[in-house]
Amino acid sequence: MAKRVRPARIGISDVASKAGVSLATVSRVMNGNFRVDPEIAARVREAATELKYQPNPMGRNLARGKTDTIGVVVPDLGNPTFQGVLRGVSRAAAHDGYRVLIADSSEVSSEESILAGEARRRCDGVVLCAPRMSSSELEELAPSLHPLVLVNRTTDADDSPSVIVDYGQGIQDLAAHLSGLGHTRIAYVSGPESSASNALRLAGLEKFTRTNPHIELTILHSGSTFEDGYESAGDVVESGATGILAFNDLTAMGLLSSLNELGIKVPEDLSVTGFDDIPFARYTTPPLTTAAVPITAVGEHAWAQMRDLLNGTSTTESVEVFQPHVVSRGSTGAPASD
Amino acid sequence: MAKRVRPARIGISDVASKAGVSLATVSRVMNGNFRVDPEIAARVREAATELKYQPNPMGRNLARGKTDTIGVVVPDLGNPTFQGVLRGVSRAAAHDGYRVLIADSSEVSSEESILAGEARRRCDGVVLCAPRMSSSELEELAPSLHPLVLVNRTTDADDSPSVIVDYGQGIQDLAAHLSGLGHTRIAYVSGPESSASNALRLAGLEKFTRTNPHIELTILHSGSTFEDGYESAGDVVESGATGILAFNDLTAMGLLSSLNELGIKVPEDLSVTGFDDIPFARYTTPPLTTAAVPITAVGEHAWAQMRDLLNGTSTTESVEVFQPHVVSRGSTGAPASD
DNA sequence: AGATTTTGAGAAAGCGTTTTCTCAATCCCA
DNA sequence: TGGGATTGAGAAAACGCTTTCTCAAAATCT
Repeated sequence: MAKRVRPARIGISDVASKAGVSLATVSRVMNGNFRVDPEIAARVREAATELKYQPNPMGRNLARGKTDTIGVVVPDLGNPTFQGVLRGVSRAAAHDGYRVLIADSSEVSSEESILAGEARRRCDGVVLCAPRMSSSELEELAPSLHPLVLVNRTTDADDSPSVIVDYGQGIQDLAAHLSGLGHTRIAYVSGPESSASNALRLAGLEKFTRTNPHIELTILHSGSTFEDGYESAGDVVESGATGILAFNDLTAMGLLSSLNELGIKVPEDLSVTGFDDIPFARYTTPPLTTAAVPITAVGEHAWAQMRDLLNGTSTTESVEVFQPHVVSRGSTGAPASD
Repeated sequence: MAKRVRPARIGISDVASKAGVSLATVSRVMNGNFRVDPEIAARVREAATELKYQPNPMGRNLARGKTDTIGVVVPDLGNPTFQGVLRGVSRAAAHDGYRVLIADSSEVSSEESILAGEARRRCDGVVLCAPRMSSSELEELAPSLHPLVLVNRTTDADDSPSVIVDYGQGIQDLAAHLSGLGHTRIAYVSGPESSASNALRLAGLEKFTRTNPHIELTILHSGSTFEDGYESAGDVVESGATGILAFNDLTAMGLLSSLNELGIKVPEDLSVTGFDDIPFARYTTPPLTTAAVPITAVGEHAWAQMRDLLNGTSTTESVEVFQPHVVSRGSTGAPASD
């Protein structure tokens, strides 16, 4: 049998011999980090393009000890928030010649640490979105993930930078919006117990009620999905509140949907707010009043932090905070004057 | 100065010396592909866990010539369709121990080929979503991307498998739905000229009008985004059609939004359909009648094809086609009987 | 013109694994 | 019990690059 001609990925040595120089020289002109005679450089480049030489990233990675790739771990690729973060990171990173590896834990948070660790080993760093991970687990995990940037989390046991959204302030603004419209009985349809950003919202609300003692606040328990919102309608109605702060846009939309089926008018009977301003928040019926979060910017800044970390140009331990701003739309109005 | 203790990533050789065996043996027990004395294996494993040894993927990749990673190239990470594909691929791949590298061309299709090539070099294969790439460019590119699976594209110059959605049939079903409601003047707000799936829709409609000669079809030109839909309202009204087939849900929503502002009632004055059934299609006002596309399933099957390709278990050149099914919601109804 | 510095390219040593290739030890059966 | 088969582990050769290390040639200085 004829010896099978090897699949012929052309390598650096092919270019070297074609150009009549050594491997080292080819590498040098390809990476341009050392002075090399212009004429020889030209010859090498010509040989390279002629052979359509493309350096093999695996060899490069191993030799340089880096991959030009960062990992982004998210709990749910179906969630608009994480999609936004991912998009922001991916585009910003691409702009600097880096690629993004996805690690979607699909909400099984027990896998999150393992997934993150694996991503870290394959990449030069990781951007971690793990809103449900316990603080202790995070503290334990973080050091092994350096360089690491946290999204919507902070931890003081580790000096990794964070980029976070001020959910506490945002929910206060929303509550103030409702209060400003005349609502005094307000209910918060809270998110998952273990959610860090939910805790932030609760803290914000506590602050709000402290400074606005006339407000009667009820805390209802729910989750973070459309369905959770849908199912919370009963509790919401029962609460007697006229202004409803939903955990996020998804739950708000679920709630809206359910209220509509129950014949309860928004905003005439009940005012409802969301949180995040996901792309479709403006198209609900009625359009959703919400606190807009510039989520892709969060992703972009997460990359900026990562870049600084990788370049060693990182400023001292930084946490960047984004302020949501309330967008008043049709789902809120003055309470019924009964 | 004290010799800086090397950052001490522990490697296979550390395990080897700790267990008193050779590198080769450690590798063998870690990969379990060769018989090795149980007692020695135990010793190695113990040493490994004790040192928390984690094989370095770069070394592995180079030695094995594979990365356990596939690239997914999409034109726009902000588009729900590609998000869905990405999610499907990512989850299915993760299930088989593969990771996904994102390549978002951000709609600059001139970069698409380069991006795809780069992704291919870094990964074991690529899933390509490139609805706007010209056939000739695709044909030229495809061979260099093997193993490759195409999403919503086919090419006969290359034997790569495809998983596609039957947009032609879907739009016909939608047209039939409108026709069934009594509409005879129908307008299609078409997508980007260069879009392959738009061409499919056009072909489907042509077939539809051939078999339904009494239907008066107008083709309007638009694009694929919400804004495109919004801006098409004028043309739509001018067309005199009573049933509007929008390119996709996004444009349908934009159209809906604009029509609402113009005081045109849907579905009383105009019936509107979308395409895709993105997660929010059911929450528009009125809820959008559309052709549902099981988009994450498309992604999952794209992975399945890729897996077969990688395993060499690929059945002969296959193209898997998914049928959309129309979901009738509130945005369509009988035409006004003027 | 001889001594000294610069410049530039080749040789070779990694990078951390996997995978032959080898060969000693054990096993099996006549 | 001796010779051929197995079995199992170590040595060493890839994998495809980057980056020292070295050293000859060219350039600069006295």
